[in-house]
Order: sequence, then structure tokens, then C-alpha cells
Amino acid sequence: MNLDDKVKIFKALSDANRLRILRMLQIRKLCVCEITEVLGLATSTVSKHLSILRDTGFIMEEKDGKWVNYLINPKPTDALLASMNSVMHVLLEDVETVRKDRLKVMKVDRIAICR
Amino acid sequence: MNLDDKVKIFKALSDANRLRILRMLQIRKLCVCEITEVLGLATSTVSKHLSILRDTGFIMEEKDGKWVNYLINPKPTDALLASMNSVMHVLLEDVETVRKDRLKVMKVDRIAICR
DNA sequence: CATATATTTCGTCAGATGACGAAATGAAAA
DNA sequence: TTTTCATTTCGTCATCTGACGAAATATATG
Repeated sequence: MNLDDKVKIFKALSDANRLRILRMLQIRKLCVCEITEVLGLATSTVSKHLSILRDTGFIMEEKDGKWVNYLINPKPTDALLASMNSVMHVLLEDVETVRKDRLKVMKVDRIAICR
Repeated sequence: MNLDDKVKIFKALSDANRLRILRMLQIRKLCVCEITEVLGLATSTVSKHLSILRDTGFIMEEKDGKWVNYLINPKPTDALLASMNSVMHVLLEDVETVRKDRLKVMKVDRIAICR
């Protein structure tokens, strides 16, 4: 594999909002509007972040009616991705913002939010 | 620790030249001119890369006469840094550019280069 | 089919990044 | 102390990034 492909993987993790998304998805699969609600960003911005995480192989998408669910990729092909998911788990545990996000994820309801 | 501090660590690794530097330093300590020679960049550019890696705690510097040697930080305080060094080891093994760099590092002689 | 809703794509903009050469700094040698 | 040489800092520039809103797309519902 190319060096630039490795760099791409680190670049995908070089953004606070993308790290927050990954930690949220480690709780459960979420649709775009739920993630948007928690992060407080424009939908288009969140969609872009998700495509970056998908293209690097961190997450996958699943169609669910009019929603698109995103979830952690259970079988990453690259060794870096595999180790990153567990690194993430340990590393972001004590981050205030991430803890709050996870509490919000518990309470978020897509039916109530997305209208 | 702050989320932005974690992001900083990933940002430090989000550059091909900085990854190459880290893998080179895993062989032995090197001065700026040796690194410059291998990467083929301007000295000022390499110096900037080294300061980013130093500020995030990946590497340290040691004065040695008119040279400044850089080396992998043997005692990283952050858990992310510690795990990254071993991740790096495994992950960049099969990258062509990195393999070539390491061969050059073996042959590089600061006395011959730096004048 | 027409409408409503969820998401993606596109165009734009401000700010960050990585490159360079020139000037400044600091330590060794003459 | 003057000169030399390794390195850092500074200023500039082209390109990348992440944000937004508007328009396009896709899918359920009336």
C-alpha cells in the first residue's frame, strides 16, 4: 500500500467532529440527522464528514427507508483501521465533549428530531 | 485532556514527510541535515516538521556540538503517543518509500553531507 | 403522480497547511 | 573576535480544509 493511503487514514482522524462521530457510532448505528443534532452542524457538513470516514473504511452505510444509517465497519481490511478503532476506545474516554456526546446519543430519537 | 489536543496528535501524523521522519528515527537519532538529505526538502521545511513532531511529544532533541540530533521520545506521557509508535512500526513496513528511506539512513554520513 | 422528508452534491468563502528562500540565531573553528 | 556552518524563524505563496446554504437526488407517503 501507498504512503499517501496511510496518510489519508490519519487525515480522516485529524478532525474533532470526525472523532466525535466515531465515538458516537461505537455506541450504536445512527442516521445523519441524529448525528447532525448532537454535533450541531449543518447537515451538508456532517454528510461530508461521513463520506470521508466511509471512503477511508472506518464506517459503512446501510439504507433504512428514507434514512441512511452509518455504523462502524466491523471488518476493516487495513490493519491500521483495525487497531485505530480500539485505540480510539481507550484514548477518547476522558474527553469531556465525547462523554457528553455519548449521553446525548442515548436520548436522541430520530422520529422526534428529523422534522 | 482536551479533544483538540488529541486531534493535534493525529494532525502531526497526517503528513507523508512526518511519517517518513518518524520511521527514520526508529533506526537511529539523526541531525536535521541528514533528514533533509534523505527527504530532499528545504532545511527550513524539515525544521518545521521536526518542531511539530517535538511539540506533540513524538520526538525529542539533543544538542551535539553544532548539530541538533532528533530522536524518538522514549517516554511519551500520552497513551496515544505510546501506542502510535508501535502502530507505526507495523503499519509502514510495506511502504516502498519508507523502505528506501531506511536504506538511505544506513548510508548517510553527516560529515560528508553537511558542507 | 405530487408532496414531504432525508441525504448528497455543488459553489463559495475564510482560515489552515506545507513548500520555499532570506534573514536571524547559536555554537565551533580559525 | 571574526568567520563558518547547522539550524530556526519569518514572510510569502499556492493549495487544502471545513464550514455554510442552495440546489439536486432519492425514497416514503398522501
